[in-house]
Amino acid sequence: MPKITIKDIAVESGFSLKTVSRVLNDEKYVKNSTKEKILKIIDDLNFEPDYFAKNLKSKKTRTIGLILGDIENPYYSSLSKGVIDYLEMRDYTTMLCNTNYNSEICNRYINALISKEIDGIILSSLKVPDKTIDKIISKNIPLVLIEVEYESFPDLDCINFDSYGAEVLAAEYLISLGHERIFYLVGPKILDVDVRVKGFRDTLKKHRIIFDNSYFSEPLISFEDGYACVKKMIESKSGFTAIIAVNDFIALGAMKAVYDMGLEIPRDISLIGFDDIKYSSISRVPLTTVSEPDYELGRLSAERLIRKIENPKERILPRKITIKPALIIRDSCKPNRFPN
Amino acid sequence: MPKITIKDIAVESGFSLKTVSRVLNDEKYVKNSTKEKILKIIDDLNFEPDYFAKNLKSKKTRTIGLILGDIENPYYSSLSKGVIDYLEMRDYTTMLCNTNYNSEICNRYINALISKEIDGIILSSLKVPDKTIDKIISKNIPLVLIEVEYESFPDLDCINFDSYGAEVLAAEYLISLGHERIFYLVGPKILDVDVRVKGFRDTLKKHRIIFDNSYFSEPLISFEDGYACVKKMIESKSGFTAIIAVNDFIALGAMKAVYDMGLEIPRDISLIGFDDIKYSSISRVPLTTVSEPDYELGRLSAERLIRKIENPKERILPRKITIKPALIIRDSCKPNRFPN
DNA sequence: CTGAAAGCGCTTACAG
DNA sequence: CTGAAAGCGCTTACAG
Repeated sequence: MPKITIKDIAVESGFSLKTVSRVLNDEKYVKNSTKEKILKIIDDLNFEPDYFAKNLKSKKTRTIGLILGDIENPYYSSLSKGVIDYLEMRDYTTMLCNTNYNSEICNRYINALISKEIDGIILSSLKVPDKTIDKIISKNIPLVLIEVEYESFPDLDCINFDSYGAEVLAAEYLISLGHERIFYLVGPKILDVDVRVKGFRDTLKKHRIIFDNSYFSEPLISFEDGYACVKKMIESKSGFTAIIAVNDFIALGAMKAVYDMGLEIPRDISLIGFDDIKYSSISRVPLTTVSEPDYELGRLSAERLIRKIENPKERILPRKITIKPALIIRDSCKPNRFPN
Repeated sequence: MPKITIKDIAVESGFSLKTVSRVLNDEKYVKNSTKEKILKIIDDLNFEPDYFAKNLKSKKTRTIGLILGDIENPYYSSLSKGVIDYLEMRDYTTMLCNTNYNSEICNRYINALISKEIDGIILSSLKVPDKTIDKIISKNIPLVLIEVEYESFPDLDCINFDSYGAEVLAAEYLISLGHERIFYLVGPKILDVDVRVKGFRDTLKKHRIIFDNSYFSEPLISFEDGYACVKKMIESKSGFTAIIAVNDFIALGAMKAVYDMGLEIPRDISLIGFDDIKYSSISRVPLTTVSEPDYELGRLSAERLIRKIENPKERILPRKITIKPALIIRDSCKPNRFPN
């Protein structure tokens, strides 16, 4: 069965290709009666326009790419939902690209997206080489960043979160409870994790707390990583009295390790996360953490992207929206029993 | 700057369009020296083939669609990861379609996918109208189902999980602990939730336990739904001694409600989930549940789909793979204090 | 190993 | 309001 094309519709209806095309694209200047007639034939013949032929000229795919670190992390799944829900409403479809924090995969995805000529890209918290960003810009593809900044491109649209301030909040809280030996669970380098680490370090310094590299873990990605790392930490009797995790996903893995080792939170060790994912409120010990509005972050960035796509001429101010953190105090921290 | 096309490459190299095309597609029968020469020019001119023109004839997009209920549910995010990881390895990209369990959205996605001429579809646990399946089949689009069956299409490829057996396991366990008044937290209708409910009902019947519609909740979707439903249940002093939730996501919301109402698990109420998501092992009370290998389910279905796509002639047996459930006993259930 | 021609199924100017 | 022609940037089938 050969494919039905607009030519068939044209022949059947007695109108020209162009008129059929007009009806298809809901353009003006078509007499109502001819419109109806053509619509009926389209329906009868079950015709559907060919995606590729259509885009060969007009180049609008109504799909956008969302690039993120790890969909298994609830922070990202909630953020994705924020993006997808909004785009769905606007009749766009989204291509979700899961990089596993691997910059090579990330690059491959960006190239794939570009070659599929998607209408825009949302890049969530990943630090890719300047060259890659350059490519996106030079192709004139609308781009919105979430929670990353690029020094070389200060004008990029960005929905930001004050991660620095968040970690200051977390560290100050722990220090106010008398903790000085605080272990920091670091995230992968491709994340802009440096500003978080800096918030932590600066706060320790401010309080004249001496620290060294042993206060920082290797880069961790998953729940399981958090688990393994903290288990080792406990086994080595390091003497830390508190832990800050770069995100709740890892914090929850850490919490599991503490319990599996026969210890308790916060009795033996205090723990603070980052994100406030759902599961932190119903974890073994409700987790004290810094809340980040993941769903809204996603939604905001989607709104912004669509606005850029649909009004290419409107000069949207490259205003960075920065969302403020809030410390959610639950039960995973307590005063240090043995202050120095 | 006008777009660079293969014509430019042809002119520059002195070869024909076809030869350039051959190099691009890595076809045989190109002299090595000409290949190198053309490759160099492609590189120099920074040429990239146009996605739409390319597919206008050959119709291979190397992208597949994954349709699921709710990416926020960890079961689905883990499953997605299984799919995406495998496809990424095989150099396919995946389009994730989040339906929020809405069959209209689901239908719209399927149409969008078809019109984008994706290479295949994975449909995860959603029951859509026969007409929709018909459309996919008639377009000859490779399809793999996860955890749904369609009576009208017994020959569809399907990676299945024995949900019926799983709920029998759960119900038997609770009954063996002396529970008879067991509340069942039902999922959305678009899921093939009937077989789970049936496993539960049949087991009650087998033990001659009398039950009625009050044993079943309204269809629930999210963590928050589970929370609200169980809160109401407790407030109404219904007298249930145990709860089975259609998935862990909802079970965890239920758990939160129990604690927020000042009760405890399993002291006041026993709870069983379904899926064994990560967070169930580190929840307020470690959750007893039925494990389902979400990541593997995703991976298996992706493997199967690619096999169908790349060997369209090979008659893959429409063998349903059925994965067996296992009860994971943790701490959320205890013997009923007041057996009838 | 290489190429000239036709075609994929639409849309874009342009003309009326 | 409507249409004929050219073109988008590739690939296919055929010929040599």
